[in-house]
Amino acid sequence: MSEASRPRDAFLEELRWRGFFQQCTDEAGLADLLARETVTAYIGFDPTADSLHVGSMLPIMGLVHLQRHGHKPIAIAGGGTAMVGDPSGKTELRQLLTVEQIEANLRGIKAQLARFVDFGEPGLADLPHGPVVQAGPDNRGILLNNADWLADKNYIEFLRDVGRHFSVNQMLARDSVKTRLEVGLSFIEFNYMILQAYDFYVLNRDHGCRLQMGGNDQWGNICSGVDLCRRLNQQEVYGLTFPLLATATGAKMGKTAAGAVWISPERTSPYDFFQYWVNVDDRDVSRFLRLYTLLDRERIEELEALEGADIREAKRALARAATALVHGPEAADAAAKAAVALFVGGGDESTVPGTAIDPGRLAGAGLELLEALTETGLCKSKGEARRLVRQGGVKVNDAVVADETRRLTASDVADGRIRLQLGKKRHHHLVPREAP
RNA sequence: GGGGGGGUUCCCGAGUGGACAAAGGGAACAGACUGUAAAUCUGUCGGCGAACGCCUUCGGUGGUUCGAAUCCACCCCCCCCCA
Repeated sequence: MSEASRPRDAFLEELRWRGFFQQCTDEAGLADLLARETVTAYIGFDPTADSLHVGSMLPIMGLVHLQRHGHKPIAIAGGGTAMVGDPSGKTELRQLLTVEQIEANLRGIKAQLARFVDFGEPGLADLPHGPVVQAGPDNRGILLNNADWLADKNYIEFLRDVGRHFSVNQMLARDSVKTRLEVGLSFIEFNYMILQAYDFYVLNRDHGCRLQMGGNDQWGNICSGVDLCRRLNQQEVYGLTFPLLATATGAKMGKTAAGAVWISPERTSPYDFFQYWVNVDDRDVSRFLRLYTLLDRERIEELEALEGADIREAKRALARAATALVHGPEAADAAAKAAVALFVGGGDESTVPGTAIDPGRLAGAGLELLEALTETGLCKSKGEARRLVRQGGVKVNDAVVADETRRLTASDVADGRIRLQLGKKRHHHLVPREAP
């Protein structure tokens, strides 16, 4: 990319106005570097599950912006470091994963990352739409597993080559360690920052990586890596962190009562994903528009100007854009339509989450409603389902159910489905279908 | 290795022989109010059951007792101090 088309710190500027910028090891130095050349930067992702969730979307978007500005992203799936467990931001010892779990998780995560970043490998992504960024030949992304260079490391050798550059005094002073000192920190976790620093060193050495980004809880680990690169490679490298997000009510980003909001459509349906964004707190809309969509600044500011009930329009735009990023524009449209159908009335409800049931169970006396509610996972137990009914929180085909012994029969089926509603906004369809 | 303090229901945290499915708070859920928001108010918040009730739970395993989250023994785990 030519000098002219790369304003001095367009990337940093975008991170700043969008709210990605928390702190940087050397802002001026990094800005100069970004202006001079195509910079290779990396972010690590923990394969703690087979899918990423909304919480990981922030760093992912960091890579997206990086690549959009012509720089080269590296995503590390931490197959090696996951063996150890990062103590940062955790209050207690993390459960160690087995090698098999980690490998299975890596496969899922890699495919998801490829939805966002162009790794130049067409077969990689499992998404219907392409990566949201199109890269040129010099800034295609790289996807690596740090197990490749960590797994076979010899302990003694590692201690001598890498360990001697670490000061325990300094490690103890890191916030990530300090906060854990009171509740306990195992030696294996204590080592995590060394491994992460080593990642940075390897990436710098082998891929010319000059920047590591991550959540602010990674600051200590990132600084360790910057130091290590300086010592071992005599290279000036940089670190930049994103803020740790909480919602306006103080909850962790991307968590709902039902658990995390996942990127995988199997774990969180596109409809539920869309609803997550529609239901965010008013106070979060502006930040989220900036962080989780690629809408341009002008459009976002327009949406931010909305007040009162009109904020819902901004939420819909947010939901539409975020869902389109993760599940593709078609899925986003379908989810939006389903939402209109359910909350406004009329229209296409086909993407409302549903469960197939054997039509035979609706014959005769039919199926107990309470049972249907637990079987579909809408309620954890029949007790909970019963409670809901007693409180007037259950509707079948838009009619409040007063009778907790209510049974569902074939006569409840309309348009090929029985429509269940819990509370004001949880919708689910029961679809009679022969089991295969 | 020695001494001290702990492990309670989703989380925090009371409870030290029966009235305990276990105070209180938070989270969560439902209802009212609203804008599929927030705040507020009300209710619910282990499982089964229409209900009387029954069953499972207080780190683990045994024991004492008519009866144990509460007492005893051993074990596991965590924190602090000393070595």
